[in-house]
Amino acid sequence: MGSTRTMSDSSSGYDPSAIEPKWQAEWDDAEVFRTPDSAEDVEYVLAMFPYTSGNLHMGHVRNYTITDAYSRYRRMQGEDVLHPMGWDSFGLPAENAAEERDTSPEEWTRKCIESMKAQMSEMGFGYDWDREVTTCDPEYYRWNQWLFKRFHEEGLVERKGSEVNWCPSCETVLADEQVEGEAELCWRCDTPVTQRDLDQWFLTITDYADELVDDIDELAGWPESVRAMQRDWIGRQHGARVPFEVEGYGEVEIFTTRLDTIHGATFFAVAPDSEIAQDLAKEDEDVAHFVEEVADPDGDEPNGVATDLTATNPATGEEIPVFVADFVLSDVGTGALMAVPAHDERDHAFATKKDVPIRPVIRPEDSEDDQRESSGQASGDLPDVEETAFTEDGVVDHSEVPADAAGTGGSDPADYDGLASADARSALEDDLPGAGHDKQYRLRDWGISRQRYWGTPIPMVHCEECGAVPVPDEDLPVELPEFVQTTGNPLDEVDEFVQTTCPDCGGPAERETDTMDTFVDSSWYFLRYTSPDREDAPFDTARANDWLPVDQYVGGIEHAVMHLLYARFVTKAISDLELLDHREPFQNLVTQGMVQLDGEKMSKSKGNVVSPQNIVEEYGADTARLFMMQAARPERDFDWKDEGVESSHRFLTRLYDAVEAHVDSPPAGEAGDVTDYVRREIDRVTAIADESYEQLTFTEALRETRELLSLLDRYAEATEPHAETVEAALSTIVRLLAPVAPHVTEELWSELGRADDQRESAERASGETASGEGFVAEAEWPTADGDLGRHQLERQLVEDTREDVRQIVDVADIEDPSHVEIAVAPEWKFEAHAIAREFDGDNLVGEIMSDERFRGEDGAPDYAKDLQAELQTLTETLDAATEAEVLARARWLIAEEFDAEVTVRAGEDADADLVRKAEPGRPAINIE
RNA sequence: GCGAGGGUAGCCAAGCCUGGAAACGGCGGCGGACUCAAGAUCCGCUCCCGUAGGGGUCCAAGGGUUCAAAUCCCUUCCCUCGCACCA
Repeated sequence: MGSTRTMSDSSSGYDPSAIEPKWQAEWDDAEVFRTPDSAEDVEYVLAMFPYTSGNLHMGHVRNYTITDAYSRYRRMQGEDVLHPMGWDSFGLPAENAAEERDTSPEEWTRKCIESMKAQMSEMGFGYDWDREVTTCDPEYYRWNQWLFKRFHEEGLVERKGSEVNWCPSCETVLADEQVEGEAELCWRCDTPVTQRDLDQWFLTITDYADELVDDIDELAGWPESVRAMQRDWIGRQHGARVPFEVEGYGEVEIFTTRLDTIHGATFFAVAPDSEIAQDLAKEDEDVAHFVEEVADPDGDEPNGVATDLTATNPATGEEIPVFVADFVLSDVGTGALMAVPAHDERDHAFATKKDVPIRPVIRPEDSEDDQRESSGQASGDLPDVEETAFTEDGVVDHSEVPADAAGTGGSDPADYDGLASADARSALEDDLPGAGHDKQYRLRDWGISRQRYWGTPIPMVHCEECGAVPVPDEDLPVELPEFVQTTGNPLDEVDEFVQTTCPDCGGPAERETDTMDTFVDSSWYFLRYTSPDREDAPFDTARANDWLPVDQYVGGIEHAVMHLLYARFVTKAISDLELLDHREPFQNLVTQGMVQLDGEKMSKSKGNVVSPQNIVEEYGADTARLFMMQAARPERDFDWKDEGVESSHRFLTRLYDAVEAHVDSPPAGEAGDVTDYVRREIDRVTAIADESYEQLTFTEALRETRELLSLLDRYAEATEPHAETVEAALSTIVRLLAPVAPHVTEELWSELGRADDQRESAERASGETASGEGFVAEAEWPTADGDLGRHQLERQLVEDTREDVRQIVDVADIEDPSHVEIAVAPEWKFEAHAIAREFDGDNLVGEIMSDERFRGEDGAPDYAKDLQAELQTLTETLDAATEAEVLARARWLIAEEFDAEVTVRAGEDADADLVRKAEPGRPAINIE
């Protein structure tokens, strides 16, 4: 930050460093943010809890300001709000830090929590700290273990030996979700991931794959991008499973999504690590060479080798060659596939390379638009697949399937001719022997074993006699032993931990030394907040049923797949344990955008980090919060700008000074037109601000409070203001701003209260909420008189009229206007306008002129013709009397601006020549 | 390649769902008020033309629907993110 502190006017008494700690302590003492267990139907507002790195960065501050502002808003509306916070406190970085600093992960983590908690308090975030949840506490992680056991009982836990992702730097395995990009880098440390074969514990999330993908449709409160990412990740595909007879190997099943193309399947392929390929490699040198030397599953080119085998295409009865090919992956589908070069790009490339026949069996769908287009192929013909495959759905056409291929496969290929692809698929599924509908998923089971110390011990014991045996519930939690420095997994080094007895047979046994992926911790923490102290259950079912789902969840997009998918899965699994009625944890989700500097992500390595602590010291937490909420709506990225921060700070200073000045020496003016205008404006601002908070956008609300404060300046310039009106305006601004800038508004609220007390209560406008009663954090949210649409019409009329006056003065080059006369259109024009808006016949002029209300009016036929011409474009207007009132209230604005006398007349009272030009929404103007 | 989200005046950015104002707001720029002056604050202007509120052109490009399009539909181009030899 700059070294010159010119921001705060030295004459201002606004001193965040004094105000902010004071109110933080007051809130604390008064337990403003506590949510009693007895609260019903709470509004659950939640930010993703932080990993305990020791420092809040700007991303955190933004995230937590959003939920804090929203929950404060809800609280002011009288809702019971649950806004808890906790610590995602297990994980490898704590072990690394412990190593570097010669301490233990536990000690390090506790320090981090302490420091982050202090930083959160400094920011003024209002959390119910009675509900704090810390995942590295045995009181928390025992429930990870307990849930693991319940899942185990339900068959949701498996121990599988498998090839797993291994990060050599973190010395642990990673879930598929934690390996990023084509380069396969560790999500934490960007080290290239290698493969290892290990026995691992898995949660069978795939059991819920269908429900997880189907329920995405119901998550209407989630961003489309996150929903799409989850769908992609689960990657469900509908298709068919079909057995092919392979000589010597019996039936080998393939999976295909394009069963309609089966008559064009001209070869068969198996993965290099398939049983068949491994088997053949023993005999066949070519195959062995390919499998050992050539096969490159990561390469771009499809490679393969012919075998001596053939497979029988069950649709045509043909014998087709079998290849071992590296583009066939053993963990996708069944690890074997039928290849249709005519209708699949990759199969086409391979067939061309290996000189396998390419036979089209699908033609483009007949459609009038298509007739001559689509690369010159007339519809009704099979596509030219010499150069490239035709991969779209179309219509089955078996005219090129050799006649002699038919017969052995059962039905006649011609039977399917003319069917649309989708229909052919279901028909073939029914007809082909052994075939059936099948689904495939990209989603794999969730490997949760980590060979690290700082995590939840997996509550299993390995007994030579009994195998893997769960630790009995009464022995939970299995607590972590003291940390030892070592390479590899520290738990393996602690004999007292490892050596145990088998719960089943009592014989010697060894504890499982793997700990759980930390995503297990965060997959249910939002449930624990409902009853963090329960010692007999992970959470209180009745309360969780009442309080869940989370109404508004806010966090980073980086959790779009992992955390959010795991949490959804665990919620469903817990629901099936009958511990919870809900099956989805988060109703509305906002993924907040990044805080950037010059369009770049802030990062330590780039050295472009703006530290929240510095900003708080320099400007105060309120300024930082206000700037962030004002700069952009939550889901968008935005640039950190010093100018913007300063501008926010100046605004708070001005507001502070305005309130102080008002309280010290209230103005003594009487109410009048100007006052009426200001009063109306208070309602308008309130209506707009409320909408903005409701939509969680904030920006409009904050802008309106700025404008209202400016208006008070103009008010004071125009006339001696009416004290209560000024106070109402200030009270409104303070309350509308309170969710975002809670400290300064708290201070000002109590100042306004002081002013209120000085006055006789009888003087107070009736129905007005008294300022300064209690905390602004608990004050009543302002409500607007009149609906938003009406307010906007009024504001529009004033803006348009002022604009017109300016234009006339400018265009007509009027030197020094002395008198501005404004004439509202006469009553009858408003009536005619209203008729026209409703009118749906042909002859509006006739309709109007036959109405005797208009017959005698000056200019009625012309106006009727005008209306007829604009018939379609007429929008709602105010009525004549309201228009006159609104303009009368706004008169002073024009008078101030041009230093001229301004009169506003109803149409009936104004000069006839002038009034002729007036229309509803557009008064006539004469300037002299 | 597939999927999602975008492209709005010098810059940032609202509006688009629910069609009807040259298009909110901020920054920057210009002019004015206040001031000894600077800063802060306030007012106005900031696509082009215009001596009474007018006219022209405009929301990536092109087409379409409509009385009317930044807004709805189609095509193309560009950007960002996610997935990707997935059968």
